[in-house]
Amino acid sequence: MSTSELAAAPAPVPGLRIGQVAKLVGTTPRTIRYYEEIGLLVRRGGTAEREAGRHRLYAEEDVQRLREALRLKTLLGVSLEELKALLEVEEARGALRDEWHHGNPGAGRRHEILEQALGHVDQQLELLARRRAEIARLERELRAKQERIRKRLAQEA
Amino acid sequence: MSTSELAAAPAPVPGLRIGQVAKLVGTTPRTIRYYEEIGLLVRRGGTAEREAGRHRLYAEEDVQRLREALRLKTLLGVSLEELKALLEVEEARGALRDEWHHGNPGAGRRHEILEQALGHVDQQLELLARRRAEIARLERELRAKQERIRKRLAQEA
DNA sequence: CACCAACCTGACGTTTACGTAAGAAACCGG
DNA sequence: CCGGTTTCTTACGTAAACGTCAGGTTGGTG
Repeated sequence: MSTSELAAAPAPVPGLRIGQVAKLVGTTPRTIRYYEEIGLLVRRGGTAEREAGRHRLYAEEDVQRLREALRLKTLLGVSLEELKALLEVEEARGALRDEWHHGNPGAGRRHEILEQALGHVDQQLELLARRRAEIARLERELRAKQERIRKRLAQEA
Repeated sequence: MSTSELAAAPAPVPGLRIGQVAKLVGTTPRTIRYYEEIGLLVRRGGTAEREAGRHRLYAEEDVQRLREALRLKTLLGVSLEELKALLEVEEARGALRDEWHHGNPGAGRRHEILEQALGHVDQQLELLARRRAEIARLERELRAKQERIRKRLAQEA
């Protein structure tokens, strides 16, 4: 199952090394290794699972995942542990997709996993919405403050 | 200048102690003391500056300031050091107001400080706006994801 | 093939943001 | 004045999230 992909993508050469990835996403190699260490990122090493000692290799897809992760982290202000939980949902979706494309999905199970994924996404959206509302409120307050200062300045001149 | 306030507020009895304040804002006494320790909060102790050993006393105003601070911290995801910088702007505004109400503002200086305060508020607003935009974008992406899952589910039935 | 930068694997160090514990002093109700 | 709670100061402890250093390996280049 590794020699033929039956009319899929032409294997986009996973040529990025950890230093490059770090620069691309604006972090450090150490951080990436750390994330891998705590199980936040899946161990990568090219197509296969990498044998100890070899350089880690990443595909564009991996870079994108990492970017997403970092964004979630800073935007939601969650700990790496919580972030891990959030990402595991994504992983589940990924696993599902694999199961999906690779043949027999298992009718009932398919529905179940979809429902679950939907629930988690909903949950994430709720979190985001709440945070956005709080930010908006704070923004309004700041704008009011800004207005007051402006009026004072106008009265000055 | 302490016995008469010339027709000001009737001194709203600053009766809150640290434990009460902590509960009100949803944190712990230790945290409040720590914030004070690193110079993030001004030392309070009633009307005067408190002599060592006495219990700290806070007014409603202080509680409000602390709430603001905590909100800024979690919403902007800044470090306490950065938060301190943000709050020092507020302090400057407070100092200005004191100068203002207590008599001779100093015409030119007034303008200068106002301009500066305005600049800082603008800066904070920019920060918030940027963050809100990022959150909005992430939210859109998640919503798209949600849609995709929903469609899959619909195709199922 | 020789080289040198980039990477690897431990392992220990560091910073931030508090938690926790101890002994003493302050506050409040009776 | 007295006892029980709350707070004070000081100091050490800690979890999270990496930074940094050492000694060895890998991998692309001339």
